[in-house]
Amino acid sequence: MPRAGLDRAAVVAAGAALADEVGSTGLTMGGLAERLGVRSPSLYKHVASQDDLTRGIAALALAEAAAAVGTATQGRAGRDALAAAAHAFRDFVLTHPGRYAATIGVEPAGPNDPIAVAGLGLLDSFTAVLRSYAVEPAEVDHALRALRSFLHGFATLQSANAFQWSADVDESFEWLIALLDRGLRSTSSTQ
Amino acid sequence: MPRAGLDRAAVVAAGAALADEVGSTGLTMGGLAERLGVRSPSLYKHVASQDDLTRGIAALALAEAAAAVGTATQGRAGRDALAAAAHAFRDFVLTHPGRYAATIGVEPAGPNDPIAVAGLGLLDSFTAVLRSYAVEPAEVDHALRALRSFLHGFATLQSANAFQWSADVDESFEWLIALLDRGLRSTSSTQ
DNA sequence: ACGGTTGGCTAATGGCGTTAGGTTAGAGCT
DNA sequence: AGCTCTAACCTAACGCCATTAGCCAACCGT
Repeated sequence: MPRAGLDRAAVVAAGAALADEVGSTGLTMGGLAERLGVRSPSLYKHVASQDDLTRGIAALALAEAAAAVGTATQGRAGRDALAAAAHAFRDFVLTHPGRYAATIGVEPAGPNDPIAVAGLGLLDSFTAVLRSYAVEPAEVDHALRALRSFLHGFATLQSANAFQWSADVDESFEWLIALLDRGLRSTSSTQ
Repeated sequence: MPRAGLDRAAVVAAGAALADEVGSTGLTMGGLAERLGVRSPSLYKHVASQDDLTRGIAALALAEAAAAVGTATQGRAGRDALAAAAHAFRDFVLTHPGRYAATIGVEPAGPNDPIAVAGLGLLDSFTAVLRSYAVEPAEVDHALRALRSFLHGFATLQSANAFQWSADVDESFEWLIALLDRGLRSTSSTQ
């Protein structure tokens, strides 16, 4: 009988793909094993536990999101960069909902945890967007959190079908980007 | 042997309280039964399934959030109302994380589903905030979604400890409110 | 007092994550 | 080519969880 020849990266990648299909809560060790042509206990040679698998998926998703946002904003500045980043992030969440869902609720175990470094990478991608706005250094952290909250909130809610009412969702997203752009352009103007 | 004397409301309320303690994913029928001094199969006399329990918790949480936001904004207008609503919402999510987590991922089964009506109630509370801003009627839906995205995103991320870096989180929240206030005050000013 | 409803129970099923322990494929060396 | 040893895979089994079936006792109205 030939071997499947798996390693941790392959298992995590397949888990991420499966999570995107069946949802992060629907991801099961048995289902993933079947998908890989293997019995579920075999997965434990590559992954310590289901939680460990989820952490791997989360790190992968954060790195992918950071890359998507990073490349989307290259060569752009100001509102262009903001819009590109916002769209890249939302598209990533909508096309990879299971992956992204794995990132919420995981806590990095330390500064060297792949989750922590991938998270910082995503942060860097957003920081690059802010660089072309004249945000006070003392306010960069606040702006970063605002940006992250906006995008995370919108993408998550849309992905969960929480916007079921009349208006066009894409239009709302553009409106939200305009709101952010206005707000970032005039920081520290209100007490 | 005396009876526990439960009903659906008591089970749902206890489930919400337990979810706040152990997290929405840590909520188990066995754990809830033990908490109520009952065996797990007994819960099925009051609740159809764990999913049904979660839906009940979600409806409760949405109604409570709507009430919290609604009462916080009474007698206030403009930025005062916005800040009060934002704080009330975030406080609710932070003090009742399990409850609130139950609301994401549930889809109302129809227009009469308690989840749907509670969701509309929360929406109404936010709409009241917007009333004191001069938002174009055509843009109210967009503003509503932006507000909801902001608050959901920030509260969820803070609740998940996603803001671990230096700056003070409360300060960031104030900054975010200021950003929203500015943005809402000057709608349709940018193309 | 009594009869039905209703809320609790025990027992059992099936699916899940996970562990223990055995077996063999296949890489690497001689 | 043959030998060896690592590690990738397996089966068997445990415990936890949600859920169902079916029984019994407590309360409510008459």
